[in-house]
Amino acid sequence: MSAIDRSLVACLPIFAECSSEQIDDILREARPARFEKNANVFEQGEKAAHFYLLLHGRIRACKLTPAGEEVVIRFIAPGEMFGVAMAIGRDAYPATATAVVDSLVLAWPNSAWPSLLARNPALAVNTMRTLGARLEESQTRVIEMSTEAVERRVAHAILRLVNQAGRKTDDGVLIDFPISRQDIARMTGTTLHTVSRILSAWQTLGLISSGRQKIVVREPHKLYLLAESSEK
Amino acid sequence: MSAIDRSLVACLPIFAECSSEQIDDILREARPARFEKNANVFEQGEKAAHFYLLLHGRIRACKLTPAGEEVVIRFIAPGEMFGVAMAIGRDAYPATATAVVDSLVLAWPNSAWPSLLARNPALAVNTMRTLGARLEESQTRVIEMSTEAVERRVAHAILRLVNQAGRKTDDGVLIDFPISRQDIARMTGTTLHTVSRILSAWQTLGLISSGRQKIVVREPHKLYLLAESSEK
DNA sequence: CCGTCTGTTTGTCGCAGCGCAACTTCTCGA
DNA sequence: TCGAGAAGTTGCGCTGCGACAAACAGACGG
Repeated sequence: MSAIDRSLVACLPIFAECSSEQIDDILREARPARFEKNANVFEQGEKAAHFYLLLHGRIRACKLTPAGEEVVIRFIAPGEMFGVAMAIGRDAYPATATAVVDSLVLAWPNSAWPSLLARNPALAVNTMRTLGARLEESQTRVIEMSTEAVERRVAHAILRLVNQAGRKTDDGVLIDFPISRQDIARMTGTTLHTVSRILSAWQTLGLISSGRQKIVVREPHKLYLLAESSEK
Repeated sequence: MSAIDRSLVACLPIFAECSSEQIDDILREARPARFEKNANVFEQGEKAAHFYLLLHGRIRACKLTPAGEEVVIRFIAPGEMFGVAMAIGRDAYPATATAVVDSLVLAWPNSAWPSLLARNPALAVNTMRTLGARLEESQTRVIEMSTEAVERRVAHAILRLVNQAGRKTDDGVLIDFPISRQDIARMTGTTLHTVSRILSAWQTLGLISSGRQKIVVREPHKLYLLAESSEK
């Protein structure tokens, strides 16, 4: 692990309140691993052997329904922990994690978790916060799915992606990893047909411009209005 | 707090791995409080001052959307912690908690949380498990909302209620607290009209029998088949 | 014992969005 | 350079579910 990564990791929220020595102590037990685009870091149902921190790249967490449909739970950004089955008392991964671009992760063996926790009480506090944040996000999605129309849900999903992975360009804000209409459909509980229609309409209106696996939001503010206001 | 409550609390999962002395130590800082039917324990957005353990009764956790609609997040059973905003680093309650029957709770001041955690490392582990379980439940709901038709969602919701609050009677399994069609609609993201139609149909088929704020599941197995099988 | 209120039932109607299918376009590997 | 497959677009018909409306029943207070 390079010195650059080292100092980058030190300021992550998950390590807040940990001393420099503690962080070194924690990192010593981890090993880096590389996953190329479209490779799975782990699969749903697989026995959990490691937990992970994403250093570079982007990971998609997906769940398979009993009927065989896939639902996108979230996209993981650099700096986030994932695959923390151990922390929540599971012995299998509850979802499949797939690299959507070439990615670099740190992997800890599950067996390291209890001792890390014992030596770093702040880690427990920070992990609870992370879980709490994810719980809130998930509940927000339940509420959206319950009460909002498809077009709004798509708008919210895209704004969330912009917040998480937006990169300014001269045209607007680019979502900085390859994402298909199918992905957005699986995030919003609709079909790729409907997403395609909606995005086409927005493109005509000049709100966005999009291509194959690529979305640029030209007018984030207008999209926000669309997502929030009650008018049609 | 009575001796009966005392021994009841001692075997809760949230206190797993805590010694008897530790539990006494934890309980010493809590105070009991009573809430009568339809009273709010706390409201969404209110500054969080306490966290709670439900001893007896039933609490409904509800979220209000920006548009003013209510969504039922979950029903809290005796033995569950709730209002743990402090643990996840929030300073306001993210939902409204309402007693659906006369209820008895234990309340800790928020200020007690850090020291409790410091003195009882197992509490952190158990809290993470609880949060993890809620996260999975919430994600399951997202998946259901994304992929399943209304009738199935209602079936799942009722089966969940049966698991959580079912009481055997000679007619079948009674959901042991007053619950309206409106509540079920707010759990499944539909309207009370649709819920009413579905329950009426099930009643005709003999799957359930229901009345005002009351549901008895006569044929849990058949309802389960309805919820899981792919056929209509 | 009666009036009122809340929760429930039932019917009709319209439309959003899904399934299906055909077609186009882009990408990538051989 | 070309072919195959993946990703996206678009039209059409059908239906499930929400909106609105109206009546009904059980609970509760006076």
